[in-house]
Amino acid sequence: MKRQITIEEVAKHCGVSRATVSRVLNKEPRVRPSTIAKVEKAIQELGYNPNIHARALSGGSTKTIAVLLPGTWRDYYNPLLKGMDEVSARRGYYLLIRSYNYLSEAHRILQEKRADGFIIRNMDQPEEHRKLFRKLEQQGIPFILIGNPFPQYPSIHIDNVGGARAMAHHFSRHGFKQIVFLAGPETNIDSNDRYYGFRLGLAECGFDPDRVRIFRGDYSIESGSSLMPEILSSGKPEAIFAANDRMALGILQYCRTQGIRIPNDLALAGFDDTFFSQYIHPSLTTVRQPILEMGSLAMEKLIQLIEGHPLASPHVILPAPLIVRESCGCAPTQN
Amino acid sequence: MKRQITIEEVAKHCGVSRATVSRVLNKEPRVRPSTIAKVEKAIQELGYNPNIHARALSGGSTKTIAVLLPGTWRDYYNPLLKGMDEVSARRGYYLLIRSYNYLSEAHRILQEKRADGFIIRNMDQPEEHRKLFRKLEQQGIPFILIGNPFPQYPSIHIDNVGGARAMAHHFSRHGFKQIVFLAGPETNIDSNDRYYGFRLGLAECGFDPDRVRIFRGDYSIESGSSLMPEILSSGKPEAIFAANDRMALGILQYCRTQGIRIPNDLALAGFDDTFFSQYIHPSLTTVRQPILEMGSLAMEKLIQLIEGHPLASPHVILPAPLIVRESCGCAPTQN
DNA sequence: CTGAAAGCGCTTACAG
DNA sequence: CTGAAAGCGCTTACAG
Repeated sequence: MKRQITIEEVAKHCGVSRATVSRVLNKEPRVRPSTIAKVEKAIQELGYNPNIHARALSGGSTKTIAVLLPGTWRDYYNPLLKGMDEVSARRGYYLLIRSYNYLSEAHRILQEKRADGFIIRNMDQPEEHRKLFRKLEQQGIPFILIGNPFPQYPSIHIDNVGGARAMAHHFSRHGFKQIVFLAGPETNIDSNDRYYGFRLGLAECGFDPDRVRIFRGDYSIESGSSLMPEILSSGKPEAIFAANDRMALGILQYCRTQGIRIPNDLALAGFDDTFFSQYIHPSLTTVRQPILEMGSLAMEKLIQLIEGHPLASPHVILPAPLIVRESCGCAPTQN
Repeated sequence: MKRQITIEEVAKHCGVSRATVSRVLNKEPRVRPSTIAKVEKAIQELGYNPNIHARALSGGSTKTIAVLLPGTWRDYYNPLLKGMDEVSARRGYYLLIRSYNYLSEAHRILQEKRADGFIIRNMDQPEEHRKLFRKLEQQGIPFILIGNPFPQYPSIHIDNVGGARAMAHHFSRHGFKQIVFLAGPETNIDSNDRYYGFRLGLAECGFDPDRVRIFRGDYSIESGSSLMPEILSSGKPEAIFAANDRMALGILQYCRTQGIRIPNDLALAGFDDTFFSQYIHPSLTTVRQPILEMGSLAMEKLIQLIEGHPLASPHVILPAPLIVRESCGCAPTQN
């Protein structure tokens, strides 16, 4: 068990006090340049790194960001974490992640003083979340929401309405009349926004949105497949817009087993542009969520808050572009 | 900024000393049961959580595990992290993850005393890794490797040889004679082990392994597609075994554009059983990596080490079962 | 611009 | 079985 190099040794090594080393470490303004140089040299030579716990205990920062990801691990956590990892590493922060039991764990992380700030992918249980947010606010710990925005707290989300609206315009150019919207869970704000945007876009093109038939899945691949008999028996649709790519994939699977050709017999579109969407056959027309960018932006905004700079615009809405591929009946294109 | 409840207040609340509260907290043996009850009641009532930094600074544990994931974020990090998250949460540990610049960051995490132990997904750069391992060893910080094993350090990996061997047996049952193995990067131990196991299995079935033609990709989807012209022009194969599913997917994409029907004109198999493998068409025959289990096992073993219990078997090899689907020419089956 | 000293909230020998 | 006290390695008023 090798002993750690401490601030004391650095101080001795270059003939200053611990206080001065600490000031250099924290880039405080009132230190003489020559002293800074001396101290930095000693830090280099000794290979010193401050003990994070001593720093945190005496009122300094932990240089740790807690990331809370609800429920099941989803595919998109991957690019989301990648974005956060890169930005945090470059800014000298570490990532503490938790998914399992994330709400109660959040309280513990807070009490144990483990993080300088939180990034929270919030979904259901708005009341439980609100409690947490209030507590964070009281303790002066900054946080950023990803997903469902609360008007009073900073957030990053995507333009669900705009993306679905663009899909409606695209459907309209195809001239589809018999249209089905396959929604996600009833309480899911994303799904509701997509439905809203879809209707909006259709109306703009002179199509009565009430003619869209709506069915409700649960975002799973399974629910896409299993709802198909019901959807088909309600009248043959020309086109289905699923509120996410997974359900669209389920539909595709079902159609394959039934000999229904996509896009010839039925046009199909999803939402998300998940990893697999460009690789399935036919490739899926969808709306892209810029997940990685959400991750890096959330991290950047949070660090900005932690370091004392207020946000110019507390709510960032990222564009969600339409990605046209084969499943809607358009010609195959590259990516 | 609400003040934190400290051990002092808990001690006062139930009329004992800080030392005693600390002992209850750390489940030390020599405390009277009635005292334990009293202290625990106080902890409950006050909603006390120990300040992790004070604990760590005074020689206690950080209850944090550092997870190092090399290079690019891969699909399988998702189930891997899920497994780690669940186990660590249940055992009261937190996860510090880092991918970007993970080797130098590892040294910093160590110096800053951020973690009680490390889980390292090691791949290339064995010498750089060895340095890190030695340093960890010197400081008495336990760690577990996932992937390439070093004989002297505990590790979790999968039975690449056995999985590929089972695939060879399956190919042999199909009676394939013109066989191609599409390898991964030259330095990749997984790929080499799979090649070794494949040859072994073929030999066991009386097929001369030297008749297998080998090509080398880089594990990317792209490399699967782009190598196909070369593979095909070298003599028409009956079956291709790709060292991972992504390259198999690339092959599939290429064949689709060229009108080569899988499995009718060409049989195909991969390795990994990634998320998409069961959903592409035809569904992919492959070997499953039990990733989630690797994550949870690694975490369990590491916590065991941290808490002072030596491992009975330092090297765990998880089985990698053959998953037969459509792409090899077998009848479609459920998952 | 710099130093001496108090203090952050725990754990852990040392006594008893 | 329990307590008084030292100490972990930093930061931060307070002086100068």
